[in-house]
Amino acid sequence: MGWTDERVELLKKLWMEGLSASQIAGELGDGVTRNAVIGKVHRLKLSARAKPTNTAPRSRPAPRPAPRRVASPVSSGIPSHLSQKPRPAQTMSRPQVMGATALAMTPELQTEVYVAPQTAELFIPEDKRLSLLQLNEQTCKWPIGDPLTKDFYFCGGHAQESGPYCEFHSRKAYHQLDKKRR
DNA sequence: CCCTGATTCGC
DNA sequence: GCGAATCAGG
Repeated sequence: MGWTDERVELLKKLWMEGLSASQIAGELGDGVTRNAVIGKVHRLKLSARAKPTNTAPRSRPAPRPAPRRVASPVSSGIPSHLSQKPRPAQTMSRPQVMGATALAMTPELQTEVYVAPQTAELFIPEDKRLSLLQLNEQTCKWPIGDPLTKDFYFCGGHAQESGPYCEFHSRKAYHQLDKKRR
């Protein structure tokens, strides 16, 4: 669907109200992506939507090495397990709250049987712990304990396809790297 | 990882 | 004009 006057007006309204591009895309629905919204916003010259003071000098982006895209229709010899995940077109679930994120705790957890999530997830039963030699492609290689003592072992959980760690430790490692990067 | 807006350029 | 891909940042 194209940009009808109606849709453009709704776009303007929501944009000026401060909604994010993806939120607006969700409101417009019908296959509209956040990129489409942002692109339209720029063409409408609506970019600046709240600048009380001063004009932040848009930093010129570094010279771009011509991205170039458009995949050739010819079959790429890429193995299926390396190809991209097919995204369900326009299934944008956006349950996140942006302003204030309130922690919704269930009553049960609040009252009695509450166990700290971290402790619970980090604990690995003895019979699941692995020594170095027990590791293989499918075992989480997250080290635990002091390598110099014998209570050193590896997580041993089921490793993800995307990395050497289980889901829990993979996320942990990535978050750390992301923050230290740049 | 999730997300945000900004930009470029083939279409 | 459109918007995917990309960049840059939170």
